[in-house]
Formats: sequence, C-alpha cells, structure tokens
Amino acid sequence: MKSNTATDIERIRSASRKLVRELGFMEQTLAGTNLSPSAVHALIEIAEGRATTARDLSDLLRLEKSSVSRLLKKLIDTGDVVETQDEDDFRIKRLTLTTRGRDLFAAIAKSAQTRVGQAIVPLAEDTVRTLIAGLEGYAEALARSRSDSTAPDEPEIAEGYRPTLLARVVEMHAHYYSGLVGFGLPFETKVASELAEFMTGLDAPTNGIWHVASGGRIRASIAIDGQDLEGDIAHLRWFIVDDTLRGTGIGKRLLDAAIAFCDAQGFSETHLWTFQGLDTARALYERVGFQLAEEKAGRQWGAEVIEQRFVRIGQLD
Amino acid sequence: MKSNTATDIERIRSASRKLVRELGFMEQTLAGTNLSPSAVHALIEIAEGRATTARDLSDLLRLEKSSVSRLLKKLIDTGDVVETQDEDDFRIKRLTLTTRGRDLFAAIAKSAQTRVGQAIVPLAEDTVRTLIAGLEGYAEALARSRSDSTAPDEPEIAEGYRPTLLARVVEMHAHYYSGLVGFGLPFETKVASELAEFMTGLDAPTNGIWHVASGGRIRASIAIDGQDLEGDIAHLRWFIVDDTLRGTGIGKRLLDAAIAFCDAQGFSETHLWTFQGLDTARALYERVGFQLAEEKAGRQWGAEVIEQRFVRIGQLD
DNA sequence: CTGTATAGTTGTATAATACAACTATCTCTG
DNA sequence: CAGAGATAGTTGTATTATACAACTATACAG
Repeated sequence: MKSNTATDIERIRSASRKLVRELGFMEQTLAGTNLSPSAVHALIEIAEGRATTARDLSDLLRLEKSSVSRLLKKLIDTGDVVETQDEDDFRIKRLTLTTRGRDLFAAIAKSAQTRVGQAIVPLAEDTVRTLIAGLEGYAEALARSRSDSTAPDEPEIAEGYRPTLLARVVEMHAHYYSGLVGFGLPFETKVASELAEFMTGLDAPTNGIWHVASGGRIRASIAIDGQDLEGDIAHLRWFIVDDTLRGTGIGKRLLDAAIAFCDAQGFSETHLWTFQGLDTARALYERVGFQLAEEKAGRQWGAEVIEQRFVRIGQLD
Repeated sequence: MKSNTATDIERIRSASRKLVRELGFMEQTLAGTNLSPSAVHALIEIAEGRATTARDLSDLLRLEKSSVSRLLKKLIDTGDVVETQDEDDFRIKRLTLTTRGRDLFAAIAKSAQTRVGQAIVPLAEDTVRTLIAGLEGYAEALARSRSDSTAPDEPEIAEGYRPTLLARVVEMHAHYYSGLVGFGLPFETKVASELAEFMTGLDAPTNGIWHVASGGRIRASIAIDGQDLEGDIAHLRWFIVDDTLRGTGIGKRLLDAAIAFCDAQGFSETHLWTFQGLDTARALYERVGFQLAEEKAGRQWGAEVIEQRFVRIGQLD
C-alpha cells in the first residue's frame, strides 16, 4: 500500500512546473536559438531519425498537422531541412537535415549538454541515477497512461532481420554487461562474431530471431539457435531488453514467442546460459518451465561471475 | 569520478523533452482548462501564496512583465483574481483569488492529481520516491546553475576501445549502406565479423582505432589495420561519420589522426577501399595524398557498385 | 525639487497554434 | 476500371501569447 500519495502527487506536480519553467517552455525561443520550442523538438526528432515525415512529427510532438507544415516550411526556407518526395507514395515527403541543419542540431545539442552538464555537476552520482530513472520512468508513465486512455498500442514483435539488427543486439549487450559487471572488448567481439555467424544461418528453419523497435531503434531481442547444440536441442540466446522498455512486459512476450517457436519446431529441450543474480530474467525463465541444470564460476570476461545453465523440456503434442 | 556522464546527460535531455510534451506544454491550453500554461501557472502561484504581485509572477514564471500584466488582466476580467492597491506602496497591486478563482484552482488541482495519480499507479513505491527526488533535485539544480556559463567544447577524438564501440561501428555502417545502396544482412555480418577479428588484435602496435562520441553515443570512427595486408602496408578501414556529425570537419580530423599514425609507424603504403560516388570521402583521401589505383565492379552485397582502391605512399623521414 | 529607479500599462509587431477546407494521392470494392 | 473513402500535406483564417518599446504613477535619495 502506498503512503503519502496525495503529497507525492503534489510534489511531482510542483517539481514538474518548476522544471518546465527552468527548461524555458513558456518562452518563445528555446535552447539558445531563435527557434520556437516546437521547431527545436522537430529538428531533434529529424536529426535522431525518429521522424522522417510531417505525419511522424505531428504524432510525436502532438501538434496539429497545419502547425507542423508551417514549422517545417520555415526550417526548409532557412535551409536546415530538405524534403524529397517518397518514391512509393507521392503524398509523402521525406525529411532530412542539411549540413546547415546538422550544424544547428549540433549547436543545440552542445548548448543543452553544457546546460544539463552544469546543472548536474553538484549532484552525487547516486542522485544522477535517481534523476535519470525518475525522469524516464515518469515520462514513460505519463505517455503510457495517456495511451491507455486513448488508443493503446504496444510495441510490435517483429521476426527476422532488418538493417542494424546485428549491431544493435551487440550494442545492447555491450552496454548492459559493461555496466553490470565490467565486460569489455573480449565480450563484445565474441558476441559480435558469434551473432554474425548465427545470422549467416538465419535461413535455416530451426533458427529464429525476434526484435522490438520503438522510436526507430531496436530495443529488445531474443533468438533461438537450433544449430549450435547437438541433436534436437534449441539454444535460447541474445535475450535482452533495453532500459527504455524494461518493466513493460515485453521481455515476457519475447520469451513467449521464442518458446512457442521451440514447441512448434518440436525441440526436445531448450537450453540457455545466464548469470547468477539476474533475478528478473530468472523468474521469466522459470515461469515458462526452465530449471537450473548447472552452475560454474568463470572469469573469462574479466570479472568473476557464476554462469548458470537452465533447461526446459520440450512440450510435445 | 562519474562514469557515463555524457550518456546521462543525453538521457536527461531525452526524458525532459518527452516529459514536456506529455505535460502538454506545446499546446495552447493546459490542465483541462481553456487557460494558457502561463495563466495556469500564475493561478497556482497566487493560490499557493508564492506570488502576490505581478512582479513576483514575472520572476517566478520568467515572463516579460507586459505578458504578466495581460494574463492577469484576463484573470481579473473573468472574475478569478482581484487586485488591491498596497497601503504602503501605491505602485504595488496585491493579488488574491476570488471564490470563483479558488474553485478553478481546485478543479485544476483535481484534474492534475487524477492525471499524475493514474500515471504513477503502475510504479513501485520505490520508483515514486526516485521520481520525486529526481524531479525536485533536477529542477533545483537547473535553477541553481542558470547563470553559469562555460566555453563549449568540440567533440574529442578518442583512441582505442570503449564499450559498444564495435557495435556502433557496425550499426553506422549498416545504417549508412542500407540507406545508400541497399546492403543488408550479408554486409552487416561481414563488417561485424571482420571488425571483431580486427579488434581481438587491437593490442598490436601496428593496429589503431579512433572514435568520436557525442551525446553519449559513438558517432564517428576510423581504423588502421596494420596486419591484414602483406608487408609493411597499412589498411585504412571503417571510416565513417554519423549524420549528426557530418559536415563538422570531424572526418578530416579523424583522417589526419589515422594518417599521422601511419607515418609514425613507418608504413610504406596505406591502402583503402571505397565506392565510386562517395565524393566527399574521396576529396578527403586525395587531400592527404591518396591516389586511385584500381577499380572493379562488384555485386557481392546485393547491389551493383564500383569499388575503388586508393593508395597513399608513406612519407618517410 | 530633481533625477533615478520601480510597478504596472499600453501600443505595436511577430509568431505559434488550431479549425476548416482544399488538392493530390493511395487503396479498396463493386 | 471507376468511384468512394481515407490519408498526406497545404492554405485561408482567426485567435492568442509573447516581447520590445514607450508610457504613467509612485518611491526614494541627494
């Protein structure tokens, strides 16, 4: 049961208002530019690849399409953005930044990085972690709450390859494990080469890979390698969820998709390796029938960890 | 010492932008009213006793005094606020809410409490504490550091490995070449496995890799492979610059760093492969002494391209 | 009494936003 | 294949918020 909820809500509201003011959102220009807040946000979304059409921007920024049309026209007139007609759908205009636009984006980024960087200098590292978790969690919660009250749509699981999939899976692993237990280059090169090898065999019917993208970036993955263990044993590998999607249930859904694939393929067993201490993941594995089969200590990645092998017996019809 | 500060800053900025949008600050009315954000904030500040004059509001909301004057006049005209002349200083007008104004404030508070309350329902109590501490701390930190200023710094070239380097170099290549000429999985797996192999040999003194990070992400790279060609010939590889840094001169600086390394190592030649049509890159290569040595047509990545080999003769002391 | 500063107002200009209606294009159905 | 309905984007129009500049009224120091 929660305590002080009304006070909590009041503190959140008060801090939100102050934050909005400090960030300059009731001013006509933003981030040390002569652009409006909407124009700055639009530039950032285009620069970072999350918006390539006016419709994308209208959705992301929650502005009426005529407002987006006008702010884009201004960015085009100043030479920061170019639009090109889509080859498949002539209604659609694809947006990219010009060199000048990238300079402007870089200047905005630099200015904002300086501003935020200075603001957090006096904060303890724990406080910075707290801040990041708080901001991201709350923004996500507000968005999710709004989605729940309008048209809910949850991230789609896609199967198979798309450009940058391999790289993103490697990056998520490198980022996660370097932060968790300090794995570095040996780990990252091994993930990359093993995954590259697996993906050259992706055409095999016993191999599968699934991912979830959000905001134009791949943020979760799972794979079933039906070839690298002997016999009719499947190897569940490269299961990872980005910070931004953690806690949303996507991991559970990815695991369910992978397990359904294993059962459909008729594997007698599915194996996976994980590390002691990853309790959230372990709970997911045990929920779908995995059991701890083996433990061993190792240090091959530069840090002492206990590896664990889990096994799930296939469900035969 | 802090770690991942640049990534921290980027996450803070990204979450802040999303928060601002979710809170509706680029819309014309706020908090389920037909009042502007500024008017809502003014009402709240008066109701909660933090502002009793127009000057107070101008300071708190960081608006020009004429804007405050007009928004107050509207609140007075609608009967939500009254002003009375100060007894000691006739210039000053004291502001209070009317009964109607207090009702409006209560309605705003109720609406916002519902909104925030619904948003935090799924969050664990620990997460709510984290959120509150994070929002309050950050808003305070921004306010405290507002007048500071430092000289902006340009992206730094770093040498050697850092977590996610391999993955990001692969991702930049996959993203760039899939967009340019439609390269897909075969290309991405080859880049990944060759780069993984190269990086297991990064300790060799004739190998080097340099990168540039901005906003917590690696956005440009270059490498010198001193081993995969025969004799004392260097291979310049994995030279790429992200969209966000293109046009900033960073490519030139990376190339200069790589060439300086080649000369310092005493290589007799440096070779590189590129594609016909990448004229910006070609200009950079020719500027530091590369010359076209060979051309051949190929289709191994799924698209017809003409590959070009450039050679630079080493500058011997 | 004069000069300077402050609180607040008003004239004016600019710009962002939304609603509505339009054009051009795409897709589906009969 | 033609027509209907939907979508992407543009334009006409209206409203409103914001800031700069100049003003009035008042306070205070010398």
